[in-house]
Amino acid sequence: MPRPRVTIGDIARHAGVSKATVSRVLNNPSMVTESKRKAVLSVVGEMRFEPNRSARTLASGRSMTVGIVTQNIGTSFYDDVIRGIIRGLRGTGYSPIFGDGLYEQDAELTAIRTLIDRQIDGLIVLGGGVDGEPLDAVVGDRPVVVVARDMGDWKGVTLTADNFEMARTATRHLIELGHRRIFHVAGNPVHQDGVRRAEGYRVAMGEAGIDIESHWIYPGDFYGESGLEAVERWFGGDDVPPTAIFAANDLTAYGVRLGLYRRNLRVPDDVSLVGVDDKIESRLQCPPLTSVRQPAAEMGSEASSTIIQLMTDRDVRSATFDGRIQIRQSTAPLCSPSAPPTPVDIASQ
Amino acid sequence: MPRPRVTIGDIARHAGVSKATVSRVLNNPSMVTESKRKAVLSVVGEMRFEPNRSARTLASGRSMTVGIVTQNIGTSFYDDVIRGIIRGLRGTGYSPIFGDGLYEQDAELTAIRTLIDRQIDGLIVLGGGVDGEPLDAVVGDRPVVVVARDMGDWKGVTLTADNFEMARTATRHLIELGHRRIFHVAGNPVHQDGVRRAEGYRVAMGEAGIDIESHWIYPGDFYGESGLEAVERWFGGDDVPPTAIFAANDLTAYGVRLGLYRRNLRVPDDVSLVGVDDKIESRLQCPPLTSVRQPAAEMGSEASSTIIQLMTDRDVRSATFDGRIQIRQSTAPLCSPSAPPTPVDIASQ
DNA sequence: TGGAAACTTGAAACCGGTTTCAGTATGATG
DNA sequence: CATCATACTGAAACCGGTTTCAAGTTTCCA
Repeated sequence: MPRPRVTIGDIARHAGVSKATVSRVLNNPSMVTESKRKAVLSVVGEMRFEPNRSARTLASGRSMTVGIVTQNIGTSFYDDVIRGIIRGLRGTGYSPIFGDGLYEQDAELTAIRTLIDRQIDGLIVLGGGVDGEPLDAVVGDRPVVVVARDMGDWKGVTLTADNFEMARTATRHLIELGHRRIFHVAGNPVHQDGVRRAEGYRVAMGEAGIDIESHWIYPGDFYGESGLEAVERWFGGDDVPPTAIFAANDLTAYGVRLGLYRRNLRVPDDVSLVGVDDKIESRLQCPPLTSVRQPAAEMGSEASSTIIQLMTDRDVRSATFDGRIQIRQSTAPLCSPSAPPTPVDIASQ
Repeated sequence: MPRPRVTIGDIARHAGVSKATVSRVLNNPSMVTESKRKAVLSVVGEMRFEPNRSARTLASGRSMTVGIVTQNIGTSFYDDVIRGIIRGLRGTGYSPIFGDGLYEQDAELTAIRTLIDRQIDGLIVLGGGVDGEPLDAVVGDRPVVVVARDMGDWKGVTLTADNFEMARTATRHLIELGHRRIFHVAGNPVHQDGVRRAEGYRVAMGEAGIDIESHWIYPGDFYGESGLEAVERWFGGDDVPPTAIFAANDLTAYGVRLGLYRRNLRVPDDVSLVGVDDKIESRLQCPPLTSVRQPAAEMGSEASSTIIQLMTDRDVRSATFDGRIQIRQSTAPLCSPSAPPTPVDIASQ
């Protein structure tokens, strides 16, 4: 029982017009007389006609599809961006396909190839680790937007959060609370994001006139374990430990929190803690984590309108987005050891 | 500068054979003489020929694509399943496309329609909330596998974790530690998963001869907030509170943990806590959360082989997978109130 | 050695749409 | 009323592959 697909020919016959006219009704309704248009539409409805996408793509050269590739689906940040993209694409005629990108070294390139093979009209690259050159090589002259990844001096269009500024904001928040011994668990140095955040931290500290010693920055990798390790390093030796820690992302902050917990150190009483990402789990941490949130949904919807502009040959420029700090109970004013812990932390600014 | 696509005709001409032969070399190499095959392949390589997928799909009726739809990408569980699917699909000639499924009430159905519109040969539904009937209606006679969602008495193929058994395991673990006042924050009653887990809890309690009072089960929704609410309810009134809590999933458990933290209750000293899912964040909680993990990757690779079997007309039966409990530091033997708190966990106030 | 069976191969039809092109009808203009 | 621009419309070409069909070769066996 092969599906008795309804084709454009069937519609044409039943409506008493030619295939061409049916096609026009579907694509350029204004070119067709009202009476014929109505007739065709009613037959389309009756017979539940759904045009074959492959035939359409083959004939027109456009697939009305944009590919989205992300190395690591599965973080709330990407989720929010994706949601934004989907929203932005709605009603435009384009629909999204997602690439798999999550398995090996050149995962993303493979994923991108798969998408291109699927005749996508445009590509949105979400985060990930592809460099500009191989990306260009694979993508050719198709429109591309890279989101949430700092591509250095790549010439394409990118939409990024201002990692430098977000880190500066986070660090400043701690400084304003009176902290000076603020340490940083850095992200993966392979990611520009991580590098930029470390820079933001450095600059904020410099602006406050605080000298950073080299061991104040622990080289992490964006995973929870590096937070744990940093705590061991900082609190396990003879050095004076920090009174506040800025972690390169929330997952790392969780690791830090666990390390402190294991050493019976209280947050924020003994140590204040800030992350970046504002994952959903962050507001459920003990205590709820102060974190800098990237405007994910906004970046997503911007990404979709940008890619559409590129696909329709308009030219577009890259943009940067600001993060907003969500102050919760993991940060508190530096108080002398004798002072009583702050109550529920109506944290200062 | 329109892309000068290389077509099968170009290859045929350069290799001195017909289009048909080129097509055969690409699809049924064994039908072609070695010499011609080599000639064709070398031209294919030289000219970097990549067959147009739409043309292929249109002509053959098969897209070699399987659609995967998931309501909520962005949880580690689904991530692992997806990874399993991708691995399983590798080398089979099929490649995955992901549906968007994450925005509104009928998000999934919309996503599924989009995928079908993209001519997928088979569909994997991951979790989500679609009922059997509308699913059948949309999908028609295409092969479908539903993963990680209990579909009641739906007649299609499903691969599910044994929610009942997982809940029973979790509850038993607490019972074996000596707990009797074990309360349960249930999941969304709309999801069979939640219902089954509550059943597993009830049965385990019954088997241990423990009578459950109705307020021991708090009607939650799988989100963190319901964990917080449950704690308020149980510890805020005059009733005797639980000594152990089984949360329907990890996120809920985080909520419970936060509620306990706010009331200065220690985990596991005052209350033991178990979740289900074993999210990545769980091993970074304070203290690391005991949780039942579903064999996500395994379910994923099983899903891919199942869908392939369905697409090649073999018939397959539904299967169930067992969870494994990951015991961490959020559960401990019930000890009399006078006993000293366990050392590792001088819980952060 | 003759003939059937098994391989190879290319021409042409086909998949289901879009788009070009030419023809007809209509309305406006002179 | 003749002329011409404009609006619709259908036939047919086309997008780039796959697949059928029949013809030409080989191979195999009696």
